[in-house]
Amino acid sequence: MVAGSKRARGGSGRVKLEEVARKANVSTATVSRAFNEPDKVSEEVRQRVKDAARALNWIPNAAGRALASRRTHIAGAIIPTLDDEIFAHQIGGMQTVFSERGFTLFLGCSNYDPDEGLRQAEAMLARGVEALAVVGENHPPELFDALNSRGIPYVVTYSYSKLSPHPCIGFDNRAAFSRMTEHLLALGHRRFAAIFQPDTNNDRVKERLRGIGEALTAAGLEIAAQDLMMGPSTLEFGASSLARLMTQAIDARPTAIVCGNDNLALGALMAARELGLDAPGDFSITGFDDLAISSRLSPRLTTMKVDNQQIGVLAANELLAVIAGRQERAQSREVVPDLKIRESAGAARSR
Amino acid sequence: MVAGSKRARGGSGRVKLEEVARKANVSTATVSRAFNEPDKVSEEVRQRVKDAARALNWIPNAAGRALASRRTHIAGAIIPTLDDEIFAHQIGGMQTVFSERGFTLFLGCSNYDPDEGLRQAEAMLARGVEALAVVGENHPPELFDALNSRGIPYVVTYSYSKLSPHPCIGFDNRAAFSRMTEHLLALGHRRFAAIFQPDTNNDRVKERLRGIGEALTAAGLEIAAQDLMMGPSTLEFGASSLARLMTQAIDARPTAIVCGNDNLALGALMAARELGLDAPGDFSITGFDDLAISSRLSPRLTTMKVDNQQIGVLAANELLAVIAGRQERAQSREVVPDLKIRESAGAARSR
DNA sequence: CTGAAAGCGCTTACAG
DNA sequence: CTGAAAGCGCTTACAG
Repeated sequence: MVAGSKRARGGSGRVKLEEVARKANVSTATVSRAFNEPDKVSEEVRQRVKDAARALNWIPNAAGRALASRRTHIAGAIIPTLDDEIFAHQIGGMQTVFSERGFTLFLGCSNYDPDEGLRQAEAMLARGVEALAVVGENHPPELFDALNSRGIPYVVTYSYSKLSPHPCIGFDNRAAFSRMTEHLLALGHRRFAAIFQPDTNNDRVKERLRGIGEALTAAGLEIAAQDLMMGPSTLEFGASSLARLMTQAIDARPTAIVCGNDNLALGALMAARELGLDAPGDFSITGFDDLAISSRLSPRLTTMKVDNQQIGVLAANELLAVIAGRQERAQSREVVPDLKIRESAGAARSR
Repeated sequence: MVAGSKRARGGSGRVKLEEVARKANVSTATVSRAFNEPDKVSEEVRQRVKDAARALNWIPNAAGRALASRRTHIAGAIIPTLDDEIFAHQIGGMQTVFSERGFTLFLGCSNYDPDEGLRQAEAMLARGVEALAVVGENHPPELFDALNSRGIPYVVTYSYSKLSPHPCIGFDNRAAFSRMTEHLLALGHRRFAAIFQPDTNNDRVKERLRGIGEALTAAGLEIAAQDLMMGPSTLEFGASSLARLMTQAIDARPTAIVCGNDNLALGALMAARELGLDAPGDFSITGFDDLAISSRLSPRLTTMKVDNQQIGVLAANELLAVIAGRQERAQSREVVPDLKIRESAGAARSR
C-alpha cells in the first residue's frame, strides 16, 4: 500500500472499470473495448471481461465515459407544459424512440416562458445533450445561437413552415385553420367568431389566427372585434365566450365559431345546451385536437386530428440520424392534420 | 509549443475553464471557486472571473464537473405512460421544482413493462442520477436493490401505504375505493358492479379492487363474476361494459357501478344515454380522477380528485431534502383524495 | 488482438 | 484568499 503518498480523494465508492480489468486479468483498454467495440476483442477475452463485470455488478460511470469520449447519449426536449396532452404525447413518442437507441431523455417545461425555456436549454447543454427538440419557434435567439455554435442538432416541433430557418417536425398551423375556415365558408357561413387560447409567446396560436384571417379575407370577410374571444384554454372560458357571443341580436350574431382547440369548443357546446341552443341548428362550431370525447359527445365535434406521438417519433428519428452522422442536418417533416367532418358544423341557416 | 510531444486528443472544441482562468489571470481552482464557493474568493477576483467567463461564453462541462465532484445535479423519474394526464401532471410538478433547484430531470416511460422500467432506471443510474422517483411499487426487486446499494434516495409515487417498505408519496388506493364503495352502500345499494382498467403489473389497480372488495365484504356483499368488467381504459370499453351489464334482467342487474377512473365512467354514461337509461335514475355510477369535464357533463359525475401535480412537487421536495443532507431518508407523505359527491350516484331505488 | 499511458474538463485537499 | 497539482473514471491514439 502506498496510501498516504497520494492525496485523499474519496472516490464514489462504486465499482469501477479498473476493478473489472483486474478481475478479468486484462488492461482497462480491453474492458472498454469489450463493451464498446466488441469486434476488436477476442471471443474468449470478451467473455472473461463480461463475466467479471457481471460478477462485480459494474455499471460504467457515464461522467467518466462522457469526458473521455465526448459522447453522453443524452437528448433533451423542451415543451411549454405537460398539462396539455398534446405535448405529453409528443414526449411519450420521443422518449420511447430515444430509449430504444440507448439515449436517455432530459425533459424541461418552460410554462410558456421563453426565458425559462432558455435557462433549461442551457442547463441541458451544460450536461452535454447531443440533440434537442423544442416546441415551436418562439424562443430567444440565444437559444438557437447556442445550439448552432456548438453544432448540436435540433428540431422545432408541432409547427411547420417551409419558410422556417429551422428544421420543423409538425404541421402548418396556419394552413390547418385556413382549411377549417374554408370548410365553414363552403357551408355558407358569412359571420364568423373565434374562441381562442392566448397567443402570447405562442407562434402556433398566432399562425392559427392568421390562417382564419386569410381564409376570411379571401372571401371578403373578417371577424369583428367583439367576436374574437381570447382567454384561458378551459371549458369555462369556452362556455362563457359562447354565452357572450349569443347575447348579440339573433340576426347579427355569428353563425360559425372557430375554436382554437377542442376543449374550448366542448365548453362552448355545454354552455349552448344550457341556453337551449344547439349545434348545428343554431350555430356551427369547430375544434382542434380531436380529443377522445369529442367524437362521442352529442353533437359530435367537427375538428382536426394531429398524430402527436408520431411527431415525437419523427423528431427523435431525425435527431438520431444526425447524431449517427447519417445526415448533416435534421430534415423538416410535415405531418398533415386530418379534418374530421362531423355534426357540430353544418350548413348556414338562410335568413 | 510542445505540440507533437503529446498525444492528439481532439477535445470538445468548447471553451473550457482553463481558458477562463488564463483570461482572468487566475488559477483554475479560483475559477471553480468563483462559481461554486463564491465566498471563498475576493470580490474583485470573483468579478474578474465572471467577466472572463461571460466574455468567452463559457458553459461548464458537466461531465468534468460530475467526475471531479461526484455530483451530477440530475434526478430521474420513471412513469408508466405520459398518455395518462395523471402521470403527466406529476411529472410537470416535479420538473418545475427540480428545475428551480438547479436539477435537470431525466424522464423514462415504462409503458407498464416492469423490465423496461428497470432498464431505464439502470440507464439513469449509470448517468449518475442523484435521486429517482418511480410510480408505484410494482417493480423488479433489482430496481430497489440497485437504488439501495448505491444509497440513491428514491420515492414511490401515486400509491401510499403505511406498510410499504418504501417512502411513498401518494394516496391509499385501497382506502379511497373503500370509501367510495361505502358512499354507495350508504345510499342503499346492494348489487354492485365494477368497470376497471387492467390490473396487470399495476399494484394501484389491484389495491382499488381490494378496497371495493373489503367494503362490500364488511356489508356481507360481493361483486358477482359477471359484474366485474376489466379492459382498456377507454370510453369505448366503459360504454360496452355498461351495455353488457344492462342486458341482465332488470331486477337482477347491478344498481351501483364503481369505475376505475372517470374515463370509463364517462364512457358508460354515454352508452347509457343511447340506451335510454340514465343515472342516478336507473343506476348509480362513480369514477376516479375528476377530469375537468366530469363535473360539467350531465349527470355530473361522483368521483374523487387527487392533486397529482402536488404529488410531483412533494416527491421532488422530499428527494431534494435527502440530497441536501437535511434528512436521512425520504419521508412518506399521504395525499388524501377528495370525494366529490355529485349527481351520478344517488339513492338506490326500492324494488 | 492487447496494453501502457495520456488525456477528457473539472474539483478539492493541501500548502502557503 | 489563492495556486499547483492530483485525482475523478473512463476512452483511445499509439505501439507492439
